[in-house]
Amino acid sequence: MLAKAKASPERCSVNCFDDCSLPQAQTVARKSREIDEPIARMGRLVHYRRGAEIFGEGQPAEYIYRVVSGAVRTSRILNNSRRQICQFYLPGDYFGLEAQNEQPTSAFAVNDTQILVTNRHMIAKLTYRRRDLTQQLMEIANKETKHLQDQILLLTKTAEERIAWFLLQMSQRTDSANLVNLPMPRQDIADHLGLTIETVSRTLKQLARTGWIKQLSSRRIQLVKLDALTRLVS
Amino acid sequence: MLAKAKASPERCSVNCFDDCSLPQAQTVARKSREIDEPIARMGRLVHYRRGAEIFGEGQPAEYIYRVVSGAVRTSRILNNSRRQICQFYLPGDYFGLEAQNEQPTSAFAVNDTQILVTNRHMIAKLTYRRRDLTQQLMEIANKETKHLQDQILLLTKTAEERIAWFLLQMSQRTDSANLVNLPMPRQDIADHLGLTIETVSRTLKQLARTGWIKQLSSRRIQLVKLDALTRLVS
DNA sequence: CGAGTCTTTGAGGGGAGTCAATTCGTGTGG
DNA sequence: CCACACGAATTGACTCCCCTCAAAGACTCG
Repeated sequence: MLAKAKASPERCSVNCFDDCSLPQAQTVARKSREIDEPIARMGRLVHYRRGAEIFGEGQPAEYIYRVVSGAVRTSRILNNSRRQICQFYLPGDYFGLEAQNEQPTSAFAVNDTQILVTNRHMIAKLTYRRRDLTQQLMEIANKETKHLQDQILLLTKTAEERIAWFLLQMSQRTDSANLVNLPMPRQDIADHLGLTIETVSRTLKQLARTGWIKQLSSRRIQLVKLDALTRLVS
Repeated sequence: MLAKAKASPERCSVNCFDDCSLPQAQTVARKSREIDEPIARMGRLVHYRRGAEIFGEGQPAEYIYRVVSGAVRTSRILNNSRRQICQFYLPGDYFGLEAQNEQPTSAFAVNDTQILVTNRHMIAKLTYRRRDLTQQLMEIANKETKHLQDQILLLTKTAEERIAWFLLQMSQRTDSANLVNLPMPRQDIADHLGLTIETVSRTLKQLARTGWIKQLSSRRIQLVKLDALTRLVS
């Protein structure tokens, strides 16, 4: 099942960072503070409705993006109508940097999402004056590469290990310690981990049965035994 | 089964490009001729024995490498002693660029291999004088990223599709049209595609039975129906 | 020729996919 | 406020693809 590509990005020129008060936005942003300031000043805040397309596979890569609130998924479609979700981006995360000329993936808003959109030309101009920015942009790109390699390792593992890895990943990125809030539906998780929604569901139940997690609701999961989960993925 | 990390790189300071007469070396090199010349002049030709370690995971990334003859595999080890082969590099290919500070993978010589090794500082100096080099190095890195994404898509497919994809990939990279020469053993192929050697063997036989390929020997495979194979991976 | 490695082939089992039915959750309208 | 609708999520039964374990061939090199 593919998400509907209802392209209805509603643009607002006012910089309304009010709902960017999520903890993860602050922590992730903190790591790359140096480039935040200049890029943020140049960017424009755009609002995307749930399911809206931010950019499509093959489109020219004119902008770089930063999630302010909400969540974004990048994906690629296979011939057999299967979908691979490459990555989820949470508040504070940059995306769209890995592209040189045209986007290798499509990007959609998982929920109603606010995104800081900055023209690449502006970035390029800035890097001429400040050479250190190039280095930092490269680092973000390399972080992406590292993640891709981790994901490759992941896809050779069992369903239980994939789910555990995903939960730990999400918990680390939102630094709410033991409580994971999943902004995306099961289908998105399945397409990210190379599983089916049924297997995702069953595996979560299995982990809950062993007492390592607690399913507060379908989208809210408490990590009870972090050490056991960590040992599983190690 | 892990390959023995018999680190015995024998260095020769003479630039002996004699056995670099393979067709693929020339074609791949042609694509990036502009950076070949300067880098080649700065580099040093090093010989590695079959199975020798070129660099290890976590080691500082001081050099960039280019295969002159032979073949190289980069790999990562999982806790459960499983091995993921990230990529094979054939004559003309660059590797070791994606690393910023430390190598995310290990690199081994599949066969007796000659590699052009160039210090990163030298490259860095060069990029100061010629800005276009940065762009070209970025492009090589982005090509790596693209390949990683393709590999992720691959790992959600069936064994037959993975094998077909691998054969097509190898045939394209060696531009010997229909004849694929596999420099690596089955175990390496299996670890690259996330399969077992038995499944690799069985799937190859299956493809031969349908008449899409012909197994001239275990390492030499003729692609009979390119269109059918292409349709399989599409 | 024999030792070792690589590759093939076979039999059996398990983990995840497929198909189908039910339950849960949310929003809408009477 | 309840009834209903619709999608999301869960649960169950069954199937199949690939892995595991085991043994036999094929190839290389001393």
